[in-house]
Amino acid sequence: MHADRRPRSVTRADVARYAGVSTAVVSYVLNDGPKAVAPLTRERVLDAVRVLGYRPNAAARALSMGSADMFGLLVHDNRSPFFAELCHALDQASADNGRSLLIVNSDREQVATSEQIRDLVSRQIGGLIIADVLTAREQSLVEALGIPAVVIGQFGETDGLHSVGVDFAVGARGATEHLISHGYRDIGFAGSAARYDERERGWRDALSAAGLPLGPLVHVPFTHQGGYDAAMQLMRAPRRPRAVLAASDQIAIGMLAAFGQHGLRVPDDIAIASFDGTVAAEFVWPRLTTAVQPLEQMAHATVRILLASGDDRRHHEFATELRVRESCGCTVA
Amino acid sequence: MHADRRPRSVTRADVARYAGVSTAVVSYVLNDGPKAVAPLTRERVLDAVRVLGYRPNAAARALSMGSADMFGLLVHDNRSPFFAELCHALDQASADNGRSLLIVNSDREQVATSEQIRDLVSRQIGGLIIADVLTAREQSLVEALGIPAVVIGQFGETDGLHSVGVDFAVGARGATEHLISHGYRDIGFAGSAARYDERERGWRDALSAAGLPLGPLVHVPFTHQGGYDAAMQLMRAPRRPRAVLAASDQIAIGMLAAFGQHGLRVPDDIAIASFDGTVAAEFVWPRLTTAVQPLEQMAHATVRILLASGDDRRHHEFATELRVRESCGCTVA
DNA sequence: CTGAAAGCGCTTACAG
DNA sequence: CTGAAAGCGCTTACAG
Repeated sequence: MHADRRPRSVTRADVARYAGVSTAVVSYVLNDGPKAVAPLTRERVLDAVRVLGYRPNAAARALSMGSADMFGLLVHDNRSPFFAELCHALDQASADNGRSLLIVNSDREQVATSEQIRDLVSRQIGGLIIADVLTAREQSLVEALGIPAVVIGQFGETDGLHSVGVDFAVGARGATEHLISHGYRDIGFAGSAARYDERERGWRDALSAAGLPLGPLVHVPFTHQGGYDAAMQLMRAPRRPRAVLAASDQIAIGMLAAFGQHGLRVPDDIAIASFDGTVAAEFVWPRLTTAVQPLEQMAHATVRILLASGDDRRHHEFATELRVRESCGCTVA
Repeated sequence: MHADRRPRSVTRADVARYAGVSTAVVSYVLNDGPKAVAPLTRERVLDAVRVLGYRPNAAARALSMGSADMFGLLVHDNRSPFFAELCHALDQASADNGRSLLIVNSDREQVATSEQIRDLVSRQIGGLIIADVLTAREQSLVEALGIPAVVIGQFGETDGLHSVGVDFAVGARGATEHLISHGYRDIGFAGSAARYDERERGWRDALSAAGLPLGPLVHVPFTHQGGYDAAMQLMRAPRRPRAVLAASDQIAIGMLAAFGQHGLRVPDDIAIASFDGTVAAEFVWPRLTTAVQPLEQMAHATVRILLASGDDRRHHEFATELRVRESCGCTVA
């Protein structure tokens, strides 16, 4: 029955024989170079490829070229909605350029991220995409490996590496200003404890520019549970803010769950604005007003950088766009 | 500055030279075979590997062995929460076995899925994981390619291929019975229009076993928007059901948004139970009562099958576990 | 227990 | 414009 599975596949030699040319010529036409090929010869080769159903062996190609047509993607956790959408956008952008994505989650215990990076490199990836925060050691490892790399979705510049991201401070400031425009005077912030979160800065800037006092500040992980905990802290606080800026949709959604559970109405009792613009933000009630990150553009920029691997530019910054819905208190058609 | 990027990496020949052995011996110790190596020689080799920081070139290995240490994962859309969690579990399970995951989304226009499968195979993947519904043509392509493959997360058996999944009918029936136990008599179903959805059958079975009439049935895509639309249809129907079984958490969450927007209270006006057990189901309000799929176990089974690639067993079925929360009307601590 | 050598399927200088 | 041949870095039968 299953006698001869995995039929020996057709190789470039088969194609050459069928077309009556050398194997080199087959390469020349398939790669459009480095040598020119006579139009008729070219046709013969293409025909042979079609007839035989030939597909180049990517491993052989990678060995020969010293680089595979794959990008490695290091992400902390592909399940969190924003990163899931980012992975999707990167997959599309990579595929548009004939590359595949080798995705690795770095949220494992027992396995050092630097080991994962080395592993990716040993697989001859043509570029590394980092959707994660690296330690200084890990970052210098990447630099030492000399592989094209770009950090995506993190804060500002990552010296030594290319980076693609959004202007967090401006985006957060805009969202906060929108909350202020609703007349809220007491506006809190729920975000990560990262030493330096530009969203937090944007929130601060907006408040001080408006002459408002800083609302309550709570630091939690970037998860649904984090958002839930943040809401609990805000509800227990002596003075509950009238509005909150959440550093991510996921945090906002966790907050929504906690507020709902405790009978607090959004936006009537407490308004929310958030960051990211994930799909889930649209399918909660009230729907989230959120600063949307232009994922497609960011993904394409990332791939472009990897393919060019020039050394000129470093940080590629995009603007967020505030998507106004009901959680802030607006009424939307 | 960046004079000599991408330093020529150390090869097996360097290790052999340093250890004073042949390159074959280096392979023997690194692969634990196929030949035995004297303990002392072995130590010398391991030492050389350590000192030189040697990593085998995966492309060379793949070319030589005819198979790379990678699995291909074909998923319809890695963003949808259930599949995002599935990808994560598969990544972990693969990594536990030294494999990487090449993830490909099949939801692209302009690109045929069969092309994506061929591409994956040309990259010498050691196995194909299919988290998607294939057409008959695509399926026979996979069989013809003779590559170990397993279909995960779909309905029942996929003849000709290994498959791993959950008992959808029993899970849906259990969830429906739970709704019935709340005293609801009019119970609808929101699921996909797939010719044959065993969840729909489970729902039917539970109702007829209880002597209840079939509640309203609505067919929508497996998305948040689909759930939203389903809820709209149910609300517009002449007779609104007292409860609904949603075929996925995502559908349930979309419904929750629609009900919230239209002032319907869950579970007081309409109760909900769903399917999957994703994290998001826990961070909505009310929290979703849902039939949980054992993702970790399913992922490990999948990888085990791929590694064994035996021809004996076909469909590997797991049981769901009903997670009771508030959306059905229960009161939870 | 160890090694010399062929082979995996590509790419690309080098000749013609 | 085309081809013969070396080389990429592994694995593994085959000798010893």
